[in-house]
Amino acid sequence: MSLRFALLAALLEGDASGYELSKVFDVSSAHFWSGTPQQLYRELDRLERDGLVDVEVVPQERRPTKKVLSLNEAGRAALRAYASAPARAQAIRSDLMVKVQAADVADIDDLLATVTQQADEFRAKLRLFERVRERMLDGRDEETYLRESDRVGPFLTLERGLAFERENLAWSERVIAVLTARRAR
Amino acid sequence: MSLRFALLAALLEGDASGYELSKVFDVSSAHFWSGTPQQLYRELDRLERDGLVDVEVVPQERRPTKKVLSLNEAGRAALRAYASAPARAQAIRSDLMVKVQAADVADIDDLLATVTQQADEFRAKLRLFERVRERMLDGRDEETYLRESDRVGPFLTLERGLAFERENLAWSERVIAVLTARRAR
DNA sequence: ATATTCATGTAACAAGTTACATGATTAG
DNA sequence: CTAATCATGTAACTTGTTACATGAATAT
Repeated sequence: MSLRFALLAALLEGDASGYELSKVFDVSSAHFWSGTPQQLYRELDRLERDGLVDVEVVPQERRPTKKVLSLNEAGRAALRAYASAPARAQAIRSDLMVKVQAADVADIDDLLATVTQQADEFRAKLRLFERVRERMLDGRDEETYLRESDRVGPFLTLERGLAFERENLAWSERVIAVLTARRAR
Repeated sequence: MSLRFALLAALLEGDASGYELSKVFDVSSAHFWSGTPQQLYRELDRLERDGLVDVEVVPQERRPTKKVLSLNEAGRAALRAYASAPARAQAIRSDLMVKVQAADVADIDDLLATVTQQADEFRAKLRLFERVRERMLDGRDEETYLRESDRVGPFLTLERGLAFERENLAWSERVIAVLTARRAR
């Protein structure tokens, strides 16, 4: 159910096509919710059907015609109601952690390769988020930004995303150190 | 697909009934994967059908009869293969973060109540994980434990769980501070 | 008395994934 | 010349959620 509101929340940042939204929600760049393009297109159809977004078909010169979505008053009201209602408990589901949980029966070299590769992804995501943060702050310091900006939501979630990737990276490096020491025994 | 291996990994810690596993995978106590009892029972049936676990029906005196599951050689081999294969990218999906992303259209008092309530849950989970950690270490320091224990997986994932809840809590408090300052304007 | 715990399950539904398709354009 | 990008979609499938049911035992 949250995908729908994640999409509406993304549209607060401005009108966007399904394709553009699919970039925002891509696993490799998402910082508060992710979904595949197929999931988005299905949900966007429903948002249109339910009258929560306005759709404008925009023909382009040397690109396929796109549908640009914008949040309308009904959508804004639905998002407001959702954001004001209690949150559900945070479900932890990490494929990498399941593998580490099973570290003691795994092939250590294979697992080390996996963790190393994931660490690279965490590093890339961290760098990406840091660049987005710089662009958001635009020279101002954090406190000035929070005082002056009319929107704090995207900044706050980005901070959480940054901390998450930093922890992922630090933990990966710890796992690598421990497994390497184990292998040596 | 990971639920299946999360269950097998949980069985590395010893035989367990579906009911006991449903406690381990409960959102409020899980630290690497979560699932509802209904999901587990369905998957446990499949694990049995696929011959990855042995099932012993244990009648009890003043309790309903239970099925105790144990990892067999086929299950151990399947888990080993899974743990040695590459991990899929970490998908971020947080209901709370979607709400904070939409903070600027939400009712601030309602959102503050939500974040405060979530902070309480993070605190409870943090305390729970800290107790589990103490029990695991059993007086030894971390390095001694990692050197002596025959299993490091559960300790490593617990460390990640602890860091995650610590970050959740710190971020919640930050969000509360920012939203409170906003409300005052 | 009432709620919670133990222990399992069925049924219906919603959400998420994977594979595939189209067809033009631009970057390496 | 091949791969990636733009832009959307269909179909089939797997996972995850919600609501409900059973029935005894114990805790408040």
